Amino acid sequence: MTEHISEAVIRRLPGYYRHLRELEDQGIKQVSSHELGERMHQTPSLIRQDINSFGGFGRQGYGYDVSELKTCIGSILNLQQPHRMIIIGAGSIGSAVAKYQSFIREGFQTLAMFDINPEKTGTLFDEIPILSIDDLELFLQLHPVDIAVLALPGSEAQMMLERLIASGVQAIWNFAPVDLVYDEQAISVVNVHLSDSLQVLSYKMAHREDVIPSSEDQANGKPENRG
Amino acid sequence: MTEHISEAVIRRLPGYYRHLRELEDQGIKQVSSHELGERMHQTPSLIRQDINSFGGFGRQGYGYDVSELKTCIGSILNLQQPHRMIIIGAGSIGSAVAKYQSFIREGFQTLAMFDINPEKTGTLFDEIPILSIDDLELFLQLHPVDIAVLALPGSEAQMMLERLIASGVQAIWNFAPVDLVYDEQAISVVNVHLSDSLQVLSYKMAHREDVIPSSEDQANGKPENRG
DNA sequence: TAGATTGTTAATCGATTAACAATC
DNA sequence: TAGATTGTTAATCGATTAACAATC
Repeated sequence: MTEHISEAVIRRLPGYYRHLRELEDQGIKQVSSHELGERMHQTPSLIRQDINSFGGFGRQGYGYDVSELKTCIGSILNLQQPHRMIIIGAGSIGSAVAKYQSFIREGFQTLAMFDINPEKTGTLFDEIPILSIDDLELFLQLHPVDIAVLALPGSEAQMMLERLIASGVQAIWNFAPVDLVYDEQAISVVNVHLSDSLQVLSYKMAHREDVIPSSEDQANGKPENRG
Repeated sequence: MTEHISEAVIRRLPGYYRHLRELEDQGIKQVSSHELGERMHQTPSLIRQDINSFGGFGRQGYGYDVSELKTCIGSILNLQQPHRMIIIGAGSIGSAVAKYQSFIREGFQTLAMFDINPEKTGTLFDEIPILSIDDLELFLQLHPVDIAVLALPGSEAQMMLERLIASGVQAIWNFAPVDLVYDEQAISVVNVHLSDSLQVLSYKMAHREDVIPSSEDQANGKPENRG
């Protein structure tokens, strides 16, 4: 089952998972590549290619079993086992991540937050202890975690990454607006560059009229978008 | 200057902008595609292709003028003119966006937040008024904005999108975990699907060992990553 | 069976990398 | 001038779409 799944497919996997969960919640047992494609604003062909690339088995003339496919994708994403996280930086971003309930449902649990500000350290935020960043290594020795969330100024992110690798952290969810330098074999990193995302929106807004819809698109009423 | 810039290039534009600003802050006046590629973990060839696709003119034997290139990219991203925003949802994500200072520096200004909770409405958050969602249309009549940030439950996002379009909002920065349905001609949308991003990290972490580095990569010491 | 829909191959499209002449 | 580096064309690579035989 662990074939080589392409980068493009992996980025779509959480979307599939989300839509399959919605279908399951609605009591829908079965779905075709056409229906799923419609929901996700993708071609049925792409859906079938994607699902086949990790061997989820549909049935001809029927489609895919919603629960089976969801479970399969969940297991590829490694969501069946819980993940323990810490958050570095108890500012607004760090706090928002700590409070964001959707993760918890999927088994992501925050053990502690770390900050340099002595007015914050020693207190609780939403039942999560805020500790001094000086205690990071000691804490990780006692409570190993998988994931560290970097929610601190860009100027400190690289240094913190190195401390975290040294303490055996496996994965970094980076909110700092920098491109970290690291060894792919030593750690996994995913960036959430909020400013970058907002700037792309600024571009799109300014250049919306540029995209002249082809007469074909207009003719067959195809204004809907891939979200 | 407004050629057709490909989707892939646009996604990289904010990264270029960020690195060029850093170089400028360091007093560096000039940069080659090789140096910029090194910083951004991209090939020099890609850098040149990208920059050429919008006609930024380098000089042979010299490279690119940092300030000139930064200004050019900033103007493509439409960052020279200020943007007015509102935030729908005064929960943890909405509050984090309101406080995130990096936007403000680039001219993104939050005029108001909206919420349904009567305990929040009528108060100020960090000098930003929190208004009742019932007053949305009236507010937008008096204070037109470009961008609305959707930081509310997924179940309400689609309905809110339609209200916002009706009130003339041009762009949506969507933090709700849903794929919105909309007409590309009517509005621009960029998603920040935090759960999706975290799930991709979960995948990467679980499958890190899968990626066997080719002997070539090991030989020429190429462990660094594209961030 | 007939109709629907998958799995899979082939065709197309787009994005990245390589190469090199032009030129500062 | 000699060396460096761009702009640009061609080659490669990967991702998406189209098509259709297999089969439930």
